[in-house]
Amino acid sequence: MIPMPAKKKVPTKATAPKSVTKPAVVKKEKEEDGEQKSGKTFDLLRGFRDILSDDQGRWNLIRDTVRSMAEAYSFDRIELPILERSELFNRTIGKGTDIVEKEMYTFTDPSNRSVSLRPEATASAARAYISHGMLDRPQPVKMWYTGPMFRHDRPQAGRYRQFYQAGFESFGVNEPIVDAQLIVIGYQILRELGLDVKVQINSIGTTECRQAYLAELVAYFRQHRNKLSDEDKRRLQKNPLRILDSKEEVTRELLEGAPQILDWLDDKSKEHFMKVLEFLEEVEVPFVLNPYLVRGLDYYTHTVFEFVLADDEGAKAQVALGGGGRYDGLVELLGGRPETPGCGFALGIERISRALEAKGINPPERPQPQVFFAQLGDAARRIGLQLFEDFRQAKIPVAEAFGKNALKAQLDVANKLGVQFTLILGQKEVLDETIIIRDMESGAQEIVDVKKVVGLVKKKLRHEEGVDPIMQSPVEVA
RNA sequence: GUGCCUAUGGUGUAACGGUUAGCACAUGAGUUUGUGGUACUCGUAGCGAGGGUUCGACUCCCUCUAGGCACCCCA
Repeated sequence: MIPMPAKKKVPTKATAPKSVTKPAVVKKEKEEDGEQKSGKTFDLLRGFRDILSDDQGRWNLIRDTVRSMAEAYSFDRIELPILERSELFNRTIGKGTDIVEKEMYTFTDPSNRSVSLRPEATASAARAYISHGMLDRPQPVKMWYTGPMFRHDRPQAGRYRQFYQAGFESFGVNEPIVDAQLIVIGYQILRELGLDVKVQINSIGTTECRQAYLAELVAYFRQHRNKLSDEDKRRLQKNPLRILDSKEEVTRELLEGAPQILDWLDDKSKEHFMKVLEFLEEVEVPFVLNPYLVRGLDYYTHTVFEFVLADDEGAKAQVALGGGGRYDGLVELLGGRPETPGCGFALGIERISRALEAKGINPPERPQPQVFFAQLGDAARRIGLQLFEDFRQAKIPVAEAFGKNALKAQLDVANKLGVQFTLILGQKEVLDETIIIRDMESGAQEIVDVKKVVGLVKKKLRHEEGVDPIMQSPVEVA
């Protein structure tokens, strides 16, 4: 960088002709362009945010846990595109759902095609299953993914327009044990993270028995139509299943006398569901049968479930940390082989991170350096640059403060960082090919051969810690 | 998408229809030459944006934007 002169006042040209109208015109044009005025900072789009290092420790923890669980259960990683044809989501999630109707980022791309930012990834996973002929692989085909999803919803705590999910999908097998295993995986991920969760579970059967049930449910509420709120009347019209999780007092009372979906399941569905529950009991996953649990996507069949914080259970506004279910019609709906079963779930990373934060779980983003490098003069900097590389290869993180020149200021930073050792390299040391190792706690210094410093520091660190903390591999990002 | 609440330097905050908008933390430079934790000095940096009411607005009103909460919905 070329050093810039300190702020200088630009001499005002007294003779400069005053132009009153011109700047105003320029400004106007800019505004019409929809650009932010120069000099103004850019605001984030509503519901979008930067995830800073404060959160990265938790995010890493979550991603690492997800990844190791995925590997332990032999799920294969899949990267799915963020943009898909709109039709993919319209067909699967359902045209009448809020997600498709008002929350999707849908636009026409330059080739005049309607595309959408994915609001979730299950549909994409099913699409991938079909388009790569995965039905010719041994079933089930198990995959997992993580990445951003987009929904134009009104932002709220734990709810953003760009949010991250980690999901697991299993295609090709309709055994209840598949459902159970997925639930176990989700449950164990959350548990391993230190969260006390319960599984809310229900079965909504096949499309056929659900239709029969819905007719009955609507008929029941029709009798009490005058007691219902406008909102619930609307639901009765549009999506009667949703009336089950109405928060309206009257409706909740009415629900007690309402027909229950479990009574309308056909024998096979019932048996499937009972087996899932039995498996869960067997592995001691705490679950609550919630006959009012329905989920917002049309493709679900049979088992549906959500992971809810246990201490949230009584709370009115309990947020699910994740949820999922079986979707036996999904592959067929997308033109794949008829009757291909599938089951999966997704976890909301922000919500989990929030829950961890509430519990005071906040691991550091990366191991804090125990060594600081202080430099004096250009010659020292040149050698220092190489030294950093030597330490890096020895897997010892080293901090610095290149913005400071005074040794005093550098030691100040070292102190604030809480490092154990500071390496001091000045002009004198450069000439002697030595370097000073300063023990920050005792203040003791020794002058050592610069060529041996890496080994010496390594030894010292080992000695201090007993175990070797620096050999830990850096935290992997999923 | 609906309703309610909120908005002051990077962070947390104070005040007032008229003051150089105060404080703390953080940050930068320094308290003589190459040695940290304390102390001191000085500096950088703010009324979310745009309109109105008013002699005068950070303060009152409106709109927008953003955040929070509830609803809707959902991860």
